[in-house]
Amino acid sequence: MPSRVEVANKLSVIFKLIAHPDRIRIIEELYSGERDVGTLASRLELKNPRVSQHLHEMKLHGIVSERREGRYHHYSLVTPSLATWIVDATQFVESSSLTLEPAQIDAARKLWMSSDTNQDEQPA
Amino acid sequence: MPSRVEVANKLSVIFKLIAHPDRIRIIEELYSGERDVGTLASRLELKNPRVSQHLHEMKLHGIVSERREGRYHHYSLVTPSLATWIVDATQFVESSSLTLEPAQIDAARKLWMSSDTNQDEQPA
DNA sequence: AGTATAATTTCAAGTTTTCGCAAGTATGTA
DNA sequence: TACATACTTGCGAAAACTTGAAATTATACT
Repeated sequence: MPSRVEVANKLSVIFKLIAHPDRIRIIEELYSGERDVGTLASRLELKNPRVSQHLHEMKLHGIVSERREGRYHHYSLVTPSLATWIVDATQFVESSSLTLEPAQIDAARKLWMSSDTNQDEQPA
Repeated sequence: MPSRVEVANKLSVIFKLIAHPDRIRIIEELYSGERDVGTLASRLELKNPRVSQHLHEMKLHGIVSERREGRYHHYSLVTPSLATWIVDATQFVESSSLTLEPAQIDAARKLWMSSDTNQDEQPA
């Protein structure tokens, strides 16, 4: 039986991991399917090493998995529903005074979950 | 129309805010209903100033609200569903190698959402 | 072997968070 | 007024996180 303190500690690790704009975008991008480092970097307009470092962290915590193919390292979400769960947080952004207009919330949700990006596979 | 970068930035603020064991426990405690600072501090075995500081942060971001009654400051969750949403993250802890035994996950979920604590009001 | 591409690793400076304690404010009570 | 209770604020040191650039590893191609 884990204590509440223990559970809170484990949860805080996950939250800390997700609490970074780059990592949130990487996760949302991976919701569309497997991606290699270079593709992620160019799509998110980030430097290659940055993306690699983030992926390393996330892999350590079991959030993403890696599949190597030649010199390409393909990453994907271990639990795709993580992406939708993250977007669910917009409702709490709304309730906080973070200047996201109510009308924008819907747009924000659709932004990632819609199919306006090239998807090679859609998680169930 | 907010850009993905903007949305990711706003989300990361919320995640950063929640990414602290004390604050997670405070939020879960408040799920049972309104609490004053001293009660929270003694139940969570934390010093008064710490709890007060955390609540201040959370209030700034619209996560909790304050109701003063004499010298008592009662805090409550602006959006109670935040507490359940946080506990939902246990599924991602499970998928990660954070040494939470599979069998313990259920216990963890029940831990906070069960009625083994004195609740003066149960949010809908 | 030599070169190019894809990705990872290292490292140090800079920034942000966390933490505990002391001091301060506000309200109630004698 | 004096004193106690409830809570908040300020502050500085320690810890953690972020960031970019340079160096390194691994694979592919000629």
